[in-house]
Amino acid sequence: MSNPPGAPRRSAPAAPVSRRTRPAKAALSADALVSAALAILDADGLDAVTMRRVAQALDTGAASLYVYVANRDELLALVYDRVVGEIPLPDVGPVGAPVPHWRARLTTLIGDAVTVLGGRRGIASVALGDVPTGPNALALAETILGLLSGAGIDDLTRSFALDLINLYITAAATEQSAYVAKGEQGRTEESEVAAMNETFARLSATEYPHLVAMRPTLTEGSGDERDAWTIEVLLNGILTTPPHPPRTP
Amino acid sequence: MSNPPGAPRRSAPAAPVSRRTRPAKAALSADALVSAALAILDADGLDAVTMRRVAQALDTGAASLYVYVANRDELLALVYDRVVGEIPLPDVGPVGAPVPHWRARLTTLIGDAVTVLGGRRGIASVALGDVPTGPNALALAETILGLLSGAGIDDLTRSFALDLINLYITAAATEQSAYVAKGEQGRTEESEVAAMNETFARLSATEYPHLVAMRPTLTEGSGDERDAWTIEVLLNGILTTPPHPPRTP
DNA sequence: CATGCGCTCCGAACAGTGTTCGTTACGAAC
DNA sequence: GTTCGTAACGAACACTGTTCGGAGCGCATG
Repeated sequence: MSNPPGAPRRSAPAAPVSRRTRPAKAALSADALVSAALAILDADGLDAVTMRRVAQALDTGAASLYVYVANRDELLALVYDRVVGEIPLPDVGPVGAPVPHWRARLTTLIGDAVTVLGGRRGIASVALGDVPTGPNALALAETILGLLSGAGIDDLTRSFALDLINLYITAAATEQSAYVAKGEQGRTEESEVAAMNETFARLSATEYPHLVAMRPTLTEGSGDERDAWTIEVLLNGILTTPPHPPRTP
Repeated sequence: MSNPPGAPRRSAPAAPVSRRTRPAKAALSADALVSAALAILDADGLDAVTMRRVAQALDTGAASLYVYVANRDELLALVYDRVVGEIPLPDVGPVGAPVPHWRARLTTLIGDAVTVLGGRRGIASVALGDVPTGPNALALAETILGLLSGAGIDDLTRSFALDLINLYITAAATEQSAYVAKGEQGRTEESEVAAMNETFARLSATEYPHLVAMRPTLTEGSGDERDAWTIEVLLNGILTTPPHPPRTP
């Protein structure tokens, strides 16, 4: 009983002893959990990131994970922040200084954020509920604020704009990764578009005249074109809309 | 044991006739499932809408639901469309005709949509993945297109704008209902704001200068003010942004 | 009238899920 | 050499969505 050779388990550098006879294994840590979870996320999507599966990847039991993480949501929040850390951030100069090309840089940043978060199979959806406060998410917010300061808009507008940009990034990434997930289930983008076209073809022209008339247009334009236009819309809108639109002080 | 007076269930244990001794019970139907699910949604949130719980509310077994609905996702899609049906739609005139006050009406419509969907404890999140094609969702899209046609913008822009508005409605409603859910768990809005303030208070001013400097501003403005500003931003942006921004044809 | 067919109904079971309990074993302090 | 905090889990709990197969009803056909 003291030294069965098969199935080495955790933490027993000294080989002879006892139940944990793992020979050499990285110690568990929150970071290790996040890495394991991220690998599973990339391989099989958000739903596959279960406590048991993460534990299995680390060659341990699910109960062990709760030493490093309060629950699954907390683990996912950590994974989210790790992914946010992969978004390339431009460096913005010191606080008061003018920021050259702030608009082009902000446009790129928003696009990159959507691409990075949208590529990771549903992780963006964990940020829709609660405002993320991980270090990387904060750094992203800081950078957005820095770029916005280059536009010379007031603080309140910047605060509102930050929220709006975050909302857009999260929502667009969520939508995009849902698309990707469907694609991996065999449905290609063309078949998806075709199915949508069929749905609209069946519509009564008297009940939905606009939708029917616009059927060809509704599927026009690539996803990238739509995204680029949307970001332009947000920035143009932000630049031309003062807070408190009804009453002017 | 053969005939306890209380709690008549389906499938009489000992009543004279056969197994189904339902005395007087509305026949099952997809609509009945949706109503039951909606009641549970309002009472206990999206996670509480389980097949067993819906079945229990209808005094039947979970397996019976699958006669009317392919799976839980389909049921939730039906619930979603029912809720969308509660959004008051302005009536837009005939197709070619000018639409008076289109902007004010569109503003109201978007706000109403967010309010209705956001009030329903997480149901908005089911629409983030797939484009909803229920009759009420189509009617909403049709109305939005009708109002947008009042602005005299081209078809492609209208198509992009429809997507953007839908994205905003869904994301904003999801976020709002997440807030509401937290509120019901004892956390008030003030305590939430206070917690956020504390988080920001702890931040290093050298690492996050903008965030620290803007701390008072970040929690300023009511939710309604922010929402109203955001809708203005979207409309202003839509009106001033042509498709294909880089190259001009 | 009898027979059979199709449909609804639903108990039981399957393969999972997140999380908790209680026990075990280890490394370090005393 | 003994104690002790804590990491590590095996097992269990209370659930989940979904499937299977049998049971029973009503209706059209023979």
